[in-house]
Amino acid sequence: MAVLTNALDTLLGYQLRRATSVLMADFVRTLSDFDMRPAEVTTLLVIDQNPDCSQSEVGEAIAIKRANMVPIIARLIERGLVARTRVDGRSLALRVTEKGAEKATEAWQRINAHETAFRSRIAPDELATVLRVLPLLRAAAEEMVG
Amino acid sequence: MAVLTNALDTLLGYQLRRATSVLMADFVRTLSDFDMRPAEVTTLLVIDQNPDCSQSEVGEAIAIKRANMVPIIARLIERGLVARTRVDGRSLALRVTEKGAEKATEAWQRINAHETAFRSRIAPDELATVLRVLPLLRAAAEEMVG
DNA sequence: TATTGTTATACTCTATAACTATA
DNA sequence: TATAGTTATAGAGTATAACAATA
Repeated sequence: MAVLTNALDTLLGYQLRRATSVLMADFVRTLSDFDMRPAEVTTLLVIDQNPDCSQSEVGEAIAIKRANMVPIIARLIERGLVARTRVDGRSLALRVTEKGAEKATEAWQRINAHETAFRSRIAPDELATVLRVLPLLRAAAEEMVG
Repeated sequence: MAVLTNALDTLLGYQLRRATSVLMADFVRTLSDFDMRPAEVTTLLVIDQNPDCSQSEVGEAIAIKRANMVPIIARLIERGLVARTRVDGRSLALRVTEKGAEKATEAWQRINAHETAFRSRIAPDELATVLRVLPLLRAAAEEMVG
C-alpha cells in the first residue's frame, strides 16, 4: 500500500489531535483490566482531591458538562467508589469512599507509569516547553470559541 | 462556584487532551457553516493531494479504520465532491471532482486562518519545539499500543 | 432570577467481527 | 492466503434543550 502525502501534518491542531488520539489509546489500554472509563477515572481523581465538592464543580474542572456528569457520578456511586450527602436542597457534596480512595491510588500508579514512559522520550527542556505552551493554546482556543 | 484543584493538570497526556478538545471545538466552529464534518474535511484534503489513491490508503494516512471510511467516502461521493473509478475487482481510485477541488481550496483557507491565529500566540522557537515533539510522542505511543 | 441536578436525545468518532469478492 | 471494501453493531464522549426544585 502506497504511503500518501498528508499536508495536514504541518498543522499544529492536527498534530495535537493525532498525538492525543494515540496517547489516549495507550491510556485506555493501561486501564483495560481496571473496569473504569477514562472520564470515570478523571472524575474519581478530582473528587478524591476535593472532598465535598459538587458535581458541577467537578464538571467545570475537567470540562464535562453538567448533563454528562450525571451518568458518570451515578456509575461511581453504584460501584461504591463515591458517596454523596445533601448540602442543601439542590447541591450534593461528593466524597470518595474508602474503596474509592484505594481505586484512586491504583489509578495514580497506572497513570504515573504511563506518564513516565512518555516523559522519558523527550528532553527535559522540550517537556517544559510543551507543558508551558499547551495551556497557552488552550486559553487561546477558549477565547476564540467564546 | 469554587475552583477545584486538579492534579491532572501536570500530566502531559491530559494537557494534550484538553488543548486538543478546545482546538477541535474552534475548528468545528470554523466549519459551522461549511456543512462538512472534521473527518470529511481531512478525507477530502488527502484525496485532493493524492489523486487516484485508494480508500484504505486514505484511512491509513489519517488513522481512520477501513470500516469507518465507508460512510465518509459515501457522503463525499453523494455530495459530488469525490468520484471513484474501479482499478480492479477490489480497488477503487479516488479523485476529487471540480466541485470537490473548490471545496478543498475553501477548506484550506479556513484551516490556515484557524492555524495562523494559534501560531500567533506562541513564540517561533516554542512552535518549532512543539511541532518536533508531538510526532515523537505519537511514535512512542504507537510503539506502546503496538 | 440564577443555579443544581436531571432527563431525553442526537451527533461524531471509534472499535470489532464477520462477510464478499477479488488478487 | 491476504487484501479492499462493506455491513452491522456497540461503545465513549459530547452537545443542546427543557424541566423541577431550590437559592
